[in-house]
Amino acid sequence: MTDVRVRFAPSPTGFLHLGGLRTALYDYLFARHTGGSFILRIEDTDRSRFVPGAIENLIESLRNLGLDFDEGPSAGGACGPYVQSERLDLYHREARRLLESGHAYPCFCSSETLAKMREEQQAKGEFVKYDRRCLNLSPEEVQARLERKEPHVIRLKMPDGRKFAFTDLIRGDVEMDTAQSDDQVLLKSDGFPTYHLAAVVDDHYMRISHVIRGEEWLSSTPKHLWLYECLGWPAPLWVHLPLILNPDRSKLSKRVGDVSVESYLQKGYLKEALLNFVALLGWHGADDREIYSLEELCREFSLERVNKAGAVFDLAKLDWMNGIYMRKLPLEEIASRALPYFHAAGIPLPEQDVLLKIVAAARERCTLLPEIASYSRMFLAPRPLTPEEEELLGTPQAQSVVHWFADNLPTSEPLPKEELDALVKTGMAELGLKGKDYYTPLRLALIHEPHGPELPVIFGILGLERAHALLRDKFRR
RNA sequence: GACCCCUUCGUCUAUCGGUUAGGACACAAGAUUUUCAUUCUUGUAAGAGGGGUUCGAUUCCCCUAGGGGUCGCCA
Repeated sequence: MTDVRVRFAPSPTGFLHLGGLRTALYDYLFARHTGGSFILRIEDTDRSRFVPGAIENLIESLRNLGLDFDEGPSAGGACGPYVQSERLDLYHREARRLLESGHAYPCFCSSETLAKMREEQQAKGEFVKYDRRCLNLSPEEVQARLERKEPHVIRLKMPDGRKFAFTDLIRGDVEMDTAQSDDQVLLKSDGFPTYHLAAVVDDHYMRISHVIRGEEWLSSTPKHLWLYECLGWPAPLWVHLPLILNPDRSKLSKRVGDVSVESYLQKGYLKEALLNFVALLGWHGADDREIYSLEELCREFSLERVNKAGAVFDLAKLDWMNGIYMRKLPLEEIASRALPYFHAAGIPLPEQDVLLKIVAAARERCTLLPEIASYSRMFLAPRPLTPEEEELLGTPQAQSVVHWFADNLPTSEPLPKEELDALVKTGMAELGLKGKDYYTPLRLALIHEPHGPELPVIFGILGLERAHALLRDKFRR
């Protein structure tokens, strides 16, 4: 397989969403695995849905995730421009060719006319498709209306009674009858192409070898095949990916939950986890392995192992995987990525070495980045004790623990872990306490929380001076 | 409704005719841990149904059912 060229072709109608991410990721993995090229192309042919800033956003999201493309807007390349609104002349030229060869025709029907036609077809239980009334116009009338500059579109004339067969790399042989194919609009009345024309023209001129896209495109493939044929071009290889599904098994959409990649990142999911998890939604290696870095995915990925059936997006498993990466990534990395959440929560930052100790303790019990910040509160900005906790700390037993430590805890650093462990044991023996009775008062005194890390870790984070101050602060007799 | 695609534990999946149908998440129980968390062990749980083909079907074929996608001057 030589010269693999694949493209990710989002439309700038909003943020990158999970479905787009999965498609982009598979494009990227396939390109990297085969040594091919990954191209980004912006499909901004629908002016009404264009969202300002969306292109920049898409590019930034891909960059952030590490899915760098070889050609595209901002990256350049030999097949540019990579934004469809800048390629209008090309689409017009090809549309003209189609018109001249009789494979396309102008249609003057208004959207109202079309709506009415569809309604009638629907009522009669017919297959809803354009009835070709403008195809039967006399050449003179067409000419006259064109000269009058009547608004019109250009439609593709689908052949009658023809079967289109093609091989999808994932689904195998697929066959469809043209009776189901509408005379698709190629050029809209505003002069912009529709997806069908633009994608085929661009895929050809950008020398795309494999069209990797969502399964929702499967049923329009015959139109594209016919377009390639009319234009006299060889068709690319087809790869229709299974859909990502909502828990109710419908196509993942904005209606159910949040699907923008940006928002997952913002919630504190790690890109490594997101990428790893999304890769597994429709692909699986030959063994039981589930944790893969992007590099490892590039090495292992193959289209042959992509599934046919749609996959439900299971948030619980993403959470689990995120926890794995929270513990797996370098400590400094996790700490620095958690920083924004400290700022957002207004938690004061300690010295770097102390921060690292805190994060090391926190990452063991957190699944999302912001939890690191909230877990750190007990050290950096502890909450006030509740009346119940105050009461507990005031008991003679608890006070004996607090005083014993105030009396016996050394005041000068460093305090090696072994020494501290010994000290804790001695305290236990001298006070005749163990378990909860012994540890809860200490935790409450030092971090104002009944639960937290092991004692040596707590002392290590607080430092002996601060620990002493906190203990003294809890003297109640 | 028409056309197309799909169908293994609740979820993600392994299996490329012969397996006690494996793994992971979730769930449950237990162990470790001073607590919480981590970790570990164990358990519950699946081939949609019906026909074929075959010595033998989860695996190949057909039918049915169910789910999904598409049917726009949106992509």
